[in-house]
Amino acid sequence: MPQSGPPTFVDDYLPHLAYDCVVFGFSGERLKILILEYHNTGWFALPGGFIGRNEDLNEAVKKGLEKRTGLTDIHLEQFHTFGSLARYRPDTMREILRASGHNPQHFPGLQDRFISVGHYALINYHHVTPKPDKLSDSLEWYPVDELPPLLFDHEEMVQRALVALRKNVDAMLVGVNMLPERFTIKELQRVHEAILGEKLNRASFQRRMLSSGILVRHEKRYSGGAHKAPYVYSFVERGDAD
Amino acid sequence: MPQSGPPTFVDDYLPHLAYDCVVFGFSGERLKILILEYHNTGWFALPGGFIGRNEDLNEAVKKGLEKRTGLTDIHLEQFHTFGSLARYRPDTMREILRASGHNPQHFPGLQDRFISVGHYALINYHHVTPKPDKLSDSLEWYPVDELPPLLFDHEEMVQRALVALRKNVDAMLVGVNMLPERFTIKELQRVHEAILGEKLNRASFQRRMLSSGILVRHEKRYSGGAHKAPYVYSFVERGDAD
DNA sequence: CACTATTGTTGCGAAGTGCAACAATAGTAG
DNA sequence: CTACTATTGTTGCACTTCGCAACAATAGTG
Repeated sequence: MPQSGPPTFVDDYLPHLAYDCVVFGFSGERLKILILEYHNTGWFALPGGFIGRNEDLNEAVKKGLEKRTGLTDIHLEQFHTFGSLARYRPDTMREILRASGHNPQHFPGLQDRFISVGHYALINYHHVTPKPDKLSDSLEWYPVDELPPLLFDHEEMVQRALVALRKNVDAMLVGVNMLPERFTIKELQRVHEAILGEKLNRASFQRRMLSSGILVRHEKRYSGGAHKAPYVYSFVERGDAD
Repeated sequence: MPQSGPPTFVDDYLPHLAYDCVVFGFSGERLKILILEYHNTGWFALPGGFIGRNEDLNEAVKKGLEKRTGLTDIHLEQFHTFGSLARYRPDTMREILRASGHNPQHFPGLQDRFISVGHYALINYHHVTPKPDKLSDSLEWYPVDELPPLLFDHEEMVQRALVALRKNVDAMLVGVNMLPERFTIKELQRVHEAILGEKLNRASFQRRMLSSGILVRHEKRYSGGAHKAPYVYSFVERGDAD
């Protein structure tokens, strides 16, 4: 007989199924990722969560991210589903619960094997106030090339997310979610370079962006520097073209 | 109390989780997909299956496909995980079971909501003997542009699989799994055209393939036609280069 | 041996890219 | 106001790739 009591994981969520998120932000200098640290363990992992029994997968991920970042309308993309048995680390999960002052036995289902749907998100680094959840101490930005060791297969997740993002970098308007409304070509180039991990040619990038038709040129921006002022641009939107 | 009896779905498989496969083959003329038809229903769907409680996701999909096609070493690729609540069609599932002479009540868990990991596979059309499973009448090839109406969200799956395949067409050696060991450039071009759904320029395609370094030229093939005989090629492999 | 169909190859213009250079500022120091 | 510097907008040039068209090289056939 099931025990009656407060709702448990098993009551609310689909068993064996989780999502994890690689949240990308651009600091103006570097590409960064949101990493959480579990209470009293020194263990780091990607933010993730579970899917409600009556919830779309998409919605679950979106909701989870909104809770953690305070942002709505996040650009989300699935990149891979991780289903290896080797991911299964019940001891680690129990230790995380214990370190937060919980009794693992009160969380049936949480120590089972999980299959996780990996997503990546692009967000505006400066608009976020990361909020840790109950199990975690902190949720903080780390440069993609200076990540702490991550639990489970989360390092592989980051690598795969990066590959997927790089593949899509020119298919999608990368800057839309990582830059302010108005930006200079140089700022856009910095974003592309941070994602691709390589320097791009200035003249070629400028030509490509200007001839792509995705940008609208606006007024100049006087930065106060002793040099020519760059134009600022925005991405074309409905009715914004031409 | 759980009833003791023969092992059920719930005992053996992860609940709420499935995979579906878009199996591509090239007939020499057209790109085709394996579609199964359920007993006595006139309903068509993609072949799919479930993941054992102690089985890698990858392994499960591979094993399922091997059973159905008789092939081993199938090139498999994940393209999307479908997690919408709208996929949930318990009545349809019950009807499929009933039409096969089963009592739906004997299959607890099968009528629940499912999240499905979509894969596509490239296989050699001529090497396959499709084998239907217990629930299905037939497993047959259909041209991608002449599919019957499919159950659930399987038509969306096909479309997404096609998009994913097209994206990868030149990143991966598409012909490896869809052509015999040795083939002509023309045959390779036909495969690419079938996948992309458009004619390609003969001279350009030839140049691109020859300069790509992925092909090894072998002897000529005398087809008996009144014209110049084409060379046959194979893909470069370890120790096969140069 | 002429004739036809198909394949291998090449020439040419169009388009895109990296690299280098030039032109046009915007501020600063004198 | 002028010289000077740093940065941005733009252009010229070589190189590559691609579509298109044409030519060269067969392999059969009548």
